[in-house]
This record gives sequence, structure tokens and C-alpha cells, in this order.
Amino acid sequence: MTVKLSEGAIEALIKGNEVTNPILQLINIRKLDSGNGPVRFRLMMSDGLHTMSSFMLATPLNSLAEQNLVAPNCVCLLKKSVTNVLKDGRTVVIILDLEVIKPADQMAGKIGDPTPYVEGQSKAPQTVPALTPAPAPSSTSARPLQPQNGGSMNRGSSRDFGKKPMTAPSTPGGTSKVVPIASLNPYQSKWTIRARVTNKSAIRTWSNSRGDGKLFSMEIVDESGEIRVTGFNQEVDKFFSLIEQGKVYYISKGTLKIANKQFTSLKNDYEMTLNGESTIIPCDDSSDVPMVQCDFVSIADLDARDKDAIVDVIGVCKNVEEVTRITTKNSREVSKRNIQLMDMSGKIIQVTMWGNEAETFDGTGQPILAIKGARLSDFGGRSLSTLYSSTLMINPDIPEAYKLRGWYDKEGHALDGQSMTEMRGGGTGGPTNWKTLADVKNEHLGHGDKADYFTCIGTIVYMRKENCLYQACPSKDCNKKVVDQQNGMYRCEKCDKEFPDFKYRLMLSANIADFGDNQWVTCFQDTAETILGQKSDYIGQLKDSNEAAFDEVFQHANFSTFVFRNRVKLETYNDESRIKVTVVEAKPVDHKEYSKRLIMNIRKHAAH
DNA sequence: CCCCCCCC
Repeated sequence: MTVKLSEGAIEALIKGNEVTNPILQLINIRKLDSGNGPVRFRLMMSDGLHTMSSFMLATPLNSLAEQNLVAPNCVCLLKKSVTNVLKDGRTVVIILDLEVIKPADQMAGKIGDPTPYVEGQSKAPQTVPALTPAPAPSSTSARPLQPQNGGSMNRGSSRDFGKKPMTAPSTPGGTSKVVPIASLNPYQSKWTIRARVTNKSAIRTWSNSRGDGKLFSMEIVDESGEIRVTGFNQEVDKFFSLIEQGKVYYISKGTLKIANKQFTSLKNDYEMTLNGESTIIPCDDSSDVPMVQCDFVSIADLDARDKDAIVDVIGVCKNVEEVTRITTKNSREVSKRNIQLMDMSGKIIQVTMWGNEAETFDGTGQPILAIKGARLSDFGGRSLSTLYSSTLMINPDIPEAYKLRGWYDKEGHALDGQSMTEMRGGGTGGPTNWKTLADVKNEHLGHGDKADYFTCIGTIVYMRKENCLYQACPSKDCNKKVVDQQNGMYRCEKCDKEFPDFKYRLMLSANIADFGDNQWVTCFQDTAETILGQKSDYIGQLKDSNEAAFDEVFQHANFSTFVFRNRVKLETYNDESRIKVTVVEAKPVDHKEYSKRLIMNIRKHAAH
């Protein structure tokens, strides 16, 4: 099959005219040394009629060159590009997206006999497929082209840069051409972009050896790409209150520097700092500017990502845990909520959200949650945590969300899924190993080398009041049983000390039952207090002073139902093996969550 | 020029 190149496309591109998906042949490619910046590739392309060497590969596409997928003679479909005029008047075409439609090794050589393009000496093309011949705008101000189907989350992006006013409204810094974000670089300073603020931080102050100050940052997007923008000190005073998340602005002049990928998931090699020359002006007609750009990573692929990577994910919120309050190492109190996200890979990952987001998150109806810029942690294998800079989107209006919803409702809901976040030991959270008491026996849980953990719904049907309390060492963090010296002193063997007092601690044997079976379990201090609804010292006090009230505590607790998380292990005393079940957590039944799980199980069984 | 982002 022969390939037809888009004759005339090079002239159109260099003049900044609209060209839809031209087919070009790569003649030559050269790696440019760029000092401390990212490596860049310069390409000579042919449209069969002309060759031109002013093509630059946008750095996100560098891997195509590095992997030799883009190599001399290959034929490319140019899916997205911008034409840019440099300070010195030279024109470059930055390739933002291309597809190799014919690899180099399938090509015999150069197609046709193209000659170097010289401005003003155009040859008449025989045929010009997919070209819109239009006169070039005056002088050298080439028009940037319309990026085709930009980011996957672009919405309403039917209008191109070329159809927008070519200059920003008058600004204190004068007017300048509106250029795409993707074309910004540290070497040009006179530009205006038109972009939507997709995320705006609060004002933060810092103080370190290099000085102190305040700053805010924001993430902005247009059809060509996205970039992070930071304003310090005076720029905070000047711009912070003006900026509204979600709105579109003309932004002129800023300092571009290499982005530190450690702190952002944005697809841009650069980030911008606002400076004294910068201007920001609201733009009212903004429906054509995309809302946000995401580059979702499959949950299954998070295994392969580095710890601390910043990633975008989307998934069904399969499970929501209760919000909790925790105290940080710096003794700050903060709200925390874990959820479990599942995507079409069938993998589940735990996501921790914080503060207000944790408190207000509503997981009702298993919504789709998209997160831009979550941090990957190695806790439990792999888990995610949101950052101040993360953008959370519930049921976003994007194709990925609809696809996931459809998949989940049709088949995903019936999958248990496999968690990337495995909890070790007696921790809470993460995937819950729900079992009925009969399952525990039938599946011989606890018979292996290690203890097994399971969670069940159980009702207390009997408690042994006798010996449920013991006299324990009063020193902090020592719960060893003390020996009554019968002289008013109590001896702790562990501490090798005698004390004038002791503290009561609980060790409660209880029989719990579900619909199919029952089981003796042991509850220590905390879980016993939860079940009995009283503190151990108070129960001890009643035992010593008011037996009727003491009995009443047990009466009251009997036949109450809890979610029990248990450790189960086979233990052997003098040749006799028996299963020992210890309750590691007892909590009230969340009936909403319980009902949801029952419905899910019914669905699962119905599907087979 | 920041880059803090918590807990198991």
C-alpha cells in the first residue's frame, strides 16, 4: 500500500493555517543539547512537495524518538501541533501529538522529490487533501493551530485558538498574541495565554534559612495543555483575591522554569512564576476552554509506579469507611477517611482523604471518583493519599466516568476485586475479610502457620461474669496481673515492684452467634469495654460495691450486636488443639453499610 | 523564593 503525503501541508503549517491531520514523512531527526532543560528533538519533515526542518517534538513525545519509533523515513499523522514564532522571527512547528502510520522499517526511502521550503517560493500542490487554503495572517504572526481532540477531559472544545481574538485585551503590559500553554518556554517572555483555573491553593507562608514569605499556586488548563502557576508575596496581594477556581483568565508574562515532577502530576515540563510584569485579566467568553485534564493510571498499574509518585486515578468508590479523627506527630488534629476505589482492572486501592474532604465525602450509591494528583504510598503495598493540591471529582462528566459506571453496573459490581492495599496484623481498614461463623469452621481458618483475621456480624448470647476482671499493675503500659500481698500491697512480677494499688482490667469470655452458628471469643480491655458499654475501673468498682449494678451491666450488654473483627489461631494445650478466637475490634453495626453489603451479595449470587 | 500534605 502506498502512502500519500499531504502535499502543501508544510507551507500551510508554517503560515499558521488550519491543517487537519496532515500526513508527513520524517526525513531527519536530531537531538538538541539544551543545557539544563529537557532534551528536545528537532525534525525535518516532508509533505512530498517540500521539506522543512523547523519541527520540534513536544517533550512529552520524546520517548517516541528515544525508542526509535519516530525514525527517518517513517510516515506520521500529525494529530496536534502549534505554530510558534520565536523572538528572532523564526517559525517553529511544535508537534504535540503524532501517530506513526508507517514505521521506518516498512519504508523503502524518501517519498517523491521534495525540495526545501523557502518562504514565498511555494510550488503548487497537485492535490491538497485535508487542507483549508486560507491566506496567512499578516506579517510573521503565524496562527497557532487548533489542537485536535486535546486532553481526554476536554469539554466543549470545538473552537480553535485561531478563531479566538488573536490578542488579549489591553493590559498594563501592552497587548500580545494569545498562545497555547504548550508553547510556553523559558526563552520567550512576551506572551498571553487564555486558560481556566482548575485548582487554586490557599495562601501559605513559609520561613526557612533562605528567608520567609507567602505564596499561592494554581493549576491552569487550555486546549493545548496545563501548567502550574505560583505567585509569591506582592503577586499574592495583587492576584490571589482576583482568581476564582473554574474561571478563565488572560494571563500575560511570567517566568517559566523547569517543573519539579516530584510535586505535580501536571503534564508540563515547565511551571510558571508570576512576576512584576505579569497581568491577569478575567475572560468572560470561556465555554471553549476545557475544564480539566487528567491522565488516568489504571489501578493495576500502580504496582509498577514509584512510591511518592503523583498520579491521576479514576474508580468506583466501592467502599467508604467512617470518618475518624487522628492526631499527627505534630499533635495536630485532623479528620481522615479511607475509601476503596476499584476500576476496570478489577483492582482495588485504598485512598485516604483528609480534613474537610474527609468530613464531607459522600460515597452514597458507589459514585465514580476521579482524583487528579493523588500521592502513591507503599503503605499496605500500594495505597493513595490526597494532597492539598489534589482535585477530587465525584461523578465527573467525562467519558472515562461513563465507561466505568457502565462496566460497574453491568459486571464490576459482582467482582470482589483484588486489593493493592493489604493490611497486615491487627490493623483496621483496608479490605475486610467478611465471614459467617460457619465459614470460619468450614474453611479451617486459623489452622495455618499464621493467625487469620476475619470480620463477622455477631450477637452476644452469653458472657462469663466470673473472672472477667483482674487486678493489673498500675504503672503505665504494664497490664500484668499483680499478686495481692494481703498487706495492702500488690506485687508486679514484670516491674519487680510493689504498689499500694492496682487497676482493674477486663478479659471477657463471650459467646457470639450469627444466623448459622456460634463461637466463644475472648475480648480484652478495649473491646470488652465497648461491649459492656462501661470503663473497666467503673465495672471493677461495681463488682466490689454493688453486685446488682454489676449484673445489670451484663444484662444490658447481652443480646447486643456488633461488627467483630477477630484473630483466629489454632492453639494446643497438652495435646489438645482448639481454635482460639480473639476479638481485636468491636464496633456498632453500620446498618446502611451492612444492608449495602447484603444487597451486593444477593446481586453476586444472582449473577451466577 | 514553595514543595507542608498528616494516621495506621
